[in-house]
This record gives sequence, C-alpha cells and structure tokens, in this order.
Amino acid sequence: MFSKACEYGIRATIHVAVQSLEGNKVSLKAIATEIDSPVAFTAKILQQLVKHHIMHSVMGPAGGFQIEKKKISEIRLSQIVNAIDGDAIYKSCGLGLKECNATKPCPVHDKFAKIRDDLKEMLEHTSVAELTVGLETGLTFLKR
Amino acid sequence: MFSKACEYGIRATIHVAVQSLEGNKVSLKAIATEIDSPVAFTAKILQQLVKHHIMHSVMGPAGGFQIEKKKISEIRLSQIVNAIDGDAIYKSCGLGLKECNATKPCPVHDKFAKIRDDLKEMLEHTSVAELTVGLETGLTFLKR
DNA sequence: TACAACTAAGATAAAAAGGTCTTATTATCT
DNA sequence: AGATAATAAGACCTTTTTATCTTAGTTGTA
Repeated sequence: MFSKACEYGIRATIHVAVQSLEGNKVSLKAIATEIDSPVAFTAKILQQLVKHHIMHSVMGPAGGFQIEKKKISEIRLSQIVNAIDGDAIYKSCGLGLKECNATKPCPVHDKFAKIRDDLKEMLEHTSVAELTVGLETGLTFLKR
Repeated sequence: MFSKACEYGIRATIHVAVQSLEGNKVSLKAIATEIDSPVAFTAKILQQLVKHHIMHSVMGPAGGFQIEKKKISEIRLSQIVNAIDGDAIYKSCGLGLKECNATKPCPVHDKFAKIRDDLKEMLEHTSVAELTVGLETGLTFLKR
C-alpha cells in the first residue's frame, strides 16, 4: 500500500510523538531501535519529515527529534504519507492508465475510486495523537 | 496499489475476455497493442495467467489467447491479482510489521483492516464479465 | 514435410526502490 | 577553545521490479 520509507516514517512519527508527550527528545538511534528500522535509512526519512514540518530536530549532544505537544493532535496520517509518498495514492489509476477520470474511465474506475476515497478519508481523519494512546497502554506495538 | 505486472494482467484479461465473447482468439502482439503494454513483458504475464488457468493459449498460426465464454462471468479480479501479486495485499500490515494481528496489532491495524477488507470484498465480487460491458459500449478504456 | 505464425522459457539489461557509508556541520558540555 | 555527540546531505551500493532479447518449441496449412 505504502512504500517502505512511508511505513518507517509513520512508525517513527508515532514513536516521537509518544516521547514528546512525556517531554523527551528522541535520538535517531533510539528511534531506529524502537521501531526496528535501518538506522541510516531512517535518518533520511526523518530529514524529510523535518523538511515537511512534521517534526523538528535539535543538533548536538542531548539533541534529537521532537514534536510540539500542540501539534501532535493536529498532525494527520495523510500529511506523513504526503510528505514521503506524495499524492499518487489518491490520484493514480488502479490499472495504471495515465489519463483515467470520470469522463474517460478505465473499467474499474468507479470501484477503485470508492476504495481510494475511503482510504483518503481515513488518513485525513486519523491524528497522530490518537495513535499514541494504544501504545502508552501497551495495546498496540511498533515492531515485530 | 498493485504491481505494474498485475495492472497489465488485469487489462490483458479484460481485453481477451471482450474478444473471446465475440469468438476470437487474440495474439500476444494484438493484446500488447490494445492495452498499450511492452510486448515481451506482457508475454510473461500472460504465461502466468495461463498457468493459473485464468485463460488458455493456442500455439501455431491463428493461435492466440482466449477465455472460455462460460468462465468469463466466473473469473473474479481477485483471482488475477492473486495469480500475479499473491495475497500480500490482503494480509500485510499497513505499517510493515511482520506480526500484526488482532491480538498484537499496530496502531493503525483496525483502520487499515477495514480498507483492506473492503478492497478484498470488491475484488472478490467483481467479475471480468461485468468489466467487459463498458468497453463494448465505448464507455470505458484500456489505454491512455 | 517444410514453412510461417505463433507461444514458451529463460538469460540478460535497465530502472526504481531500499538501504549504507562517508564527510560535513552544528551545538553543547567541560 | 576543544572534544564530543548529535544531525544533514549526498554519494554510493544492493535488491527488486520492470522490461528486453534470444533461442527453442508448437502447430496449422500449403
């Protein structure tokens, strides 16, 4: 569904959010350990997220990644996906046609449009904040 | 959503179905032209579809690919997707976790499960036959 | 039976995605 | 100020996906 980069990006953001709620910054290494991702690759993805203002980073010792508490309930999954994978997921045709739209649709256009719209809706309505809840209570997990 | 191979596979199957309904076989070359796909790559995909009994091929002059009329209304999109991409789409975790299930879910497990189930449902209920209808009447397209 | 028109299959190549490594830069603590 | 611990950035490598090429095999028809 998403690229690997995007999957890591979402997981990383959720983890940073959890820690930020407790007032902590998180180092690159800690994030990679916690979400079980390759360190160097994760670094790149985090840079993208910083560039897109989803989180910010502090350099130097005792530095790390953090999200403003206020922002945690504002950030939507859709923003993360957009930052990393772009908007192809919403726009692209299910059968790979370049020009596929309501006036010149592929045979599955309508059926796919519904699924995609549901997905979009879900991503736009899901905040990072609500995803942190289960983690704090040990009901959900970010690795294995 | 699907691999390129799978997209070509679906398009090819629909085109072969349309022709089969009119009693024609379709050559590899004709299929590739009609769905605007690379010939050699399409050949491989068609071989997979034949192997999975979604269509059959006849060698020699005046040969080509064909689907039994009876079968056209029986084949579901899900069978084509399964033949080429396997069942990863239904099973895999939205965040890429290897073990992600109801008892040990990732934070977005439930939300993704719903989307995936809808997709699965749609694929399993959509027959190739119904996708041929729009093509015959010029309402839908397989290229551009 | 030989030729033409086609598919079958596997080796190879190119492109994209995934992942690593190195060097530079920044900030803090001593 | 200097050592250190962190991020930033981009070059580089690896794997997977996508696509091509080549050779072999099949079959209907003249």
